[in-house]
Order: sequence, then C-alpha cells, then structure tokens
Amino acid sequence: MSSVPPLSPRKSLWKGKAKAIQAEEEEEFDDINPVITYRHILSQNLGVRDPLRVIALCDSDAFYAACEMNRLGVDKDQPLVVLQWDSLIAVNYPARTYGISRMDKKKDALKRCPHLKVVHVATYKEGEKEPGYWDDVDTNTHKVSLDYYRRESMKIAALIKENLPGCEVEKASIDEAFIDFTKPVREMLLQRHPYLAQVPPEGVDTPLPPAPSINWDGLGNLIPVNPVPLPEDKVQTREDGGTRAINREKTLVYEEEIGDSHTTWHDVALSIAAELMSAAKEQVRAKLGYTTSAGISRNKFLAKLTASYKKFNTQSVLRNAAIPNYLKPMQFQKIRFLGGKLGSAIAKEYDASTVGDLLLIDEMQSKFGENSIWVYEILRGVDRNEVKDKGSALNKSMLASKNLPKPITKPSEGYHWIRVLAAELALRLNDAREMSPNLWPKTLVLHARKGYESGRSKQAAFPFTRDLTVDTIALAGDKLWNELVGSNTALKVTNVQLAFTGIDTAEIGQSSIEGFLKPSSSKKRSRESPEHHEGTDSLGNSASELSHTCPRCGKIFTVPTVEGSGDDQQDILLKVKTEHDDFHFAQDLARQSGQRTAITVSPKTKAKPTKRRKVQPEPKGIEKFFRK
DNA sequence: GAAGGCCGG
DNA sequence: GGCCGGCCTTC
Repeated sequence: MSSVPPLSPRKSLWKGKAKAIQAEEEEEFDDINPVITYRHILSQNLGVRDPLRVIALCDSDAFYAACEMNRLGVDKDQPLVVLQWDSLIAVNYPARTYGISRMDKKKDALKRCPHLKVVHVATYKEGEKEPGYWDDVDTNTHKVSLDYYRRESMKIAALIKENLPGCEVEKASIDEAFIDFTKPVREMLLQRHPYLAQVPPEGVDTPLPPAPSINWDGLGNLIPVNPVPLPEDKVQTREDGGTRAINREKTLVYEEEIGDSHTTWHDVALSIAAELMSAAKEQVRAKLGYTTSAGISRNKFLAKLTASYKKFNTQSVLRNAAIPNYLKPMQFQKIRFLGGKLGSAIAKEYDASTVGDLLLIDEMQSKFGENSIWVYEILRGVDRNEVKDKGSALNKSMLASKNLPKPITKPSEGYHWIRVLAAELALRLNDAREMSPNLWPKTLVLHARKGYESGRSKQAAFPFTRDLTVDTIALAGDKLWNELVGSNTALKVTNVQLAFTGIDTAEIGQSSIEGFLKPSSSKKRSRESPEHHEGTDSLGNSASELSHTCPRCGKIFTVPTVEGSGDDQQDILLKVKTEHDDFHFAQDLARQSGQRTAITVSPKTKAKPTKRRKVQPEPKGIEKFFRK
C-alpha cells in the first residue's frame, strides 16, 4: 500500500530466504538488534530510523460502553451493553464474562445475563432540540448520534497530551491514540545516566556501554522472549492434530525471563516510556473514569499489536528481543492493513495464516507488487510510519449517515432525510466552531446507496458562510440529490450519507468576505476567475472591478477592487454568485415540488453580504428539522 | 476537483 | 451491521 513510504532496501529484499531457512532464525529479524552508539543517543532528528524510537498505542477499553457507564454512574462491575436499534455496538468487560459479544442481538444478550444493563445510543428525535436518550427509539423518526462519544474521546486525547509533554500524539480513531515518546524519553535517559553524554575518545560512533538491568515491576506485562507451550494436558489440540497456537494467550504460557538476552538501551527507553504511559493512563482513569490498554514498542504497528496482548486496564511492552517469537505465530490478518482484501488475497495465494508462514515465502513482488515491500518489512517488525501530531485534533471530514427504514423510491422523498442529515451537520459544525470559529468545510458530498451496491456520490464546493444553517446545507444537499437521482423513476435508495470534507480553518479572513474590511494578505487563489475589468473609479484612482452576469436573469454583480485586494474580492464575487445560483435553484425546487417554499435564500442584488436575511425565523436546535 | 475504493474502529 | 473517519487512485 502506498500510504507507506517506499523504502530503498538496505540489502537484497527478495533474495536470501532460501538459505536463511537453515540459518539462524533470527537472521530474518536483523533490524531489531541495532548497535546503539553515542551518536544515536545524542542525535535529535533521527526520525523513524532512531534506534531508540519508542511508540505507544493507547486504547480505551470498550469505549462506548465505558462512556455510558460514566454518564450513568454505573458500578464498574455491572454488565452493560450499548444498543443501536436492535444490535449491540459495545459490550463492557463484565458483560463479556457472560459470553456476550458485539454480534449478538439484545434478546440473546439478555438471555445470557438477565441483569444486563442495556443502554441505547443517543439519538436525534423528531421535535427535539438536541440528541438525547429516549425510551421510545424508532429508526423511522430517530437518527443515532455519536456526539457524546466524540466529546469524551476529545477529552481523553487532550488529557493524554497534557500529561505527556514533549510527546507527539496522533489520535487514530475515536478510542485510540498513537504516542511517540522518543524525545522525552531520550532526555530522561540522559538525565538518569549522565555518563551517556560523555563521548569517549574513540569517537561518537562508539557503542554505548552495557545497559543497566531493569526492574519492570509496575511497568506492565513484558512480552516474553521465549514463550513455551503449556503442559501437554492443557494444550488445545486442533482438529487436524496440530498444536500450533491459534490464540497465543490461551495456549501458551511463558517462562521467566532469565538470561534470554541482555538488556539494551532501547529496553531502558521502553521502560521509561512505560513509566510515563502508566502515569498518563492513571490520570485518564482518575480524572475521566476511563480505563485504557496500551502497547509499547519500537513502532506503530508493533505498538498496536502489543496493546492487544492483554486487554482491560493494562499495558504491555514488546522488547526488540521478543519480537520474532511474538510475531511468528501471529495471524497476519490481525496486522493493520492486512485485515482486508489484501490480507485474504495473500492468505489464499500462499495458503498461509501466520507471520511465520509468510516468512518462508521467497517472492511476493510479482503477485503483490508494491505491497510486498512493506509487507516484507512488517513481517520482520519494521515499520517506518511516523506518529503524526494532529495538532488541532480536528477532523477533516464530518459525516452524517442514515440507513433508511424503508427504501426511497421517489426522488422527492430524498429531501426529508437530507434535511435530517443537514441538521446534524449544522449542529456539529457549529459546535466545532465554538472551538475554532473559522472552520470551513470546503466541499459537501452526498452519497446514496441501494442495497449492496457500492453507491454513487455527488459533491460540490461549499461556500464559506459564517451563518451556517440547516437550510444552507439542506439546499446544497438537495441540489446534489437532484444531480444524483435526476428523474430516475425506479430508484431504491436504502442509505443516504451527507458529509463535509476538506474541513479546515479558513485562511482568507471571513471578515473580508462578510464585512468588506481591509484586504488580507492571503496568497490563496480562488478556483474560478470571474471576469476582470480594468477601470477608473469616481475619484480618479486607478481601480478595477470584477463582475458577473447571471445567465438566467441577466442580473449583473460587480465588486470593486483596490490594489492588492484581488483574491479576496474574487472570493466575494464567487460567494455572491453561488448564493444567487442557489436562489434560482430554490425557486425551481419550490416550483416543481410545490412543497418546500420556505427557502431562506434570497437574491442579493448588492454584494454586501452582511447577515443572511431570513424569510422565517431560524429554527432553533433541530426541532424543525424533521418537519414534513 | 470529482467519483470511487480500501482501510480501520 | 450501522455509523462513522482517513487516505488513496483514477480520471
């Protein structure tokens, strides 16, 4: 996959396995035992090739369920599941002890555990201002809201960052974050072992002295270097007679870590990160009430696998020395990016299921091309992906999606659901704007899917507007809907999705758009270039103006410009033009459907867009969004 | 930029 | 399965 930067191989990547089968097994993993020198410990920017790199993945346990437990003040031992319509979307750990899983139906779960607490996700409800928890949820009149979880997720991420100064933190999903500990750990390493800063006369490329032994007490589960099988009577024998572990945790126990390998400075680095991670986890638990599971290792992919070693309020550490034996029995389809089509294609091609199986494959490149490069490395514990600091913690897209209780068959039926989705987007974006007021979704995308088909989508640029209302979004959404379904008479739409994408903080000051204030020094170019006329203004100053003539009604829009203001003025004209087009669209729509006459957009004859005028008062919250 | 696809939780 | 979100490829 090309999301992983291709690497120039240090040595022959595709040869060498045939002989290596007989040779030392560890030879496959030659990258995991680097010689660490003074240069390494004193360098600041070795990046992904830093032999002292330390990465963690921190994951909230049964996150949605934990959110509900906190919200309701439920006892930590109370079995609880979160419901979405009739299926479970989260199961807390106490409930899992009853054998309840995410795929179960509510009925079956209750059968297994009669005192199970069942909580339905929050929903937007017809006539209500905000999403809430109702007892009469109905997919015909409600739409689920995951907002509460998003907010809790942001709180956790913020607290983690706060507690780990100097670390890079990448929020990877609603319940996971990658953390790069390399920088602060290096500082602490030098602080605790100041002699490491004293470069010997032999030079900076001298290997470091032996590392001190580490007391791992309280630092988490150490994944063992040499796992040993359970005694015979406890081994789960498979049907085919083999005893290879299908589930490591269940079928293997581990011997003491005695003399299996010597401690390295990277191990010391891992232990320091484990201290920091442990403290941060405790803060999250104490301040916000969420338990987390963390994995600590040398890169993202291993950190992720390590976190799943043992779950629920734990952390685990994977030392370099333990990588080979941890990876070899691993089902490779559990590895990030191998869980999908690529993974199953590889499994099928080579009749393989574990990492160890794939290590025996000589040549993958002819079948899997570019993918084989990073697969080769991943199998050997190498992953050079960086932890990208998501400074803003703001998402680049915002999606509202609804599976329809009954399929839409007439184009006109689409407007209602688009309005529902638009309502949610309006609420969420305006909400996000409380944090960063200049948030601007560059495009609006409408997706419609029928049955199992992959679906079709339409998108369009979304104008910047301060006054982001349901109407604005729904109007643009309706337009996309018309383009998408057109006059299609035999449609059967079962799912609609409306999304903002390309969300960013607007650089062109909205002040200049809305208030005609001083031109900003933005270097941004607008996509379209309206007509540009040179001229002289009434005061005799050299000036120019931008204009646009509506092809439908002939109305002319002009925007005066002064020296150096061109780009902003073009944006303004574009905005005015878009609004005017919307007006025509709204009129057309009202004429043809005869139902949605309360369009709030009015034609602007002057390019003085202060506040959007409204034909009727702005509906508050989402109370009006569901109206017929 | 537009549409679609693959990946993940 | 439902409701997301990120990133990539192709045109």
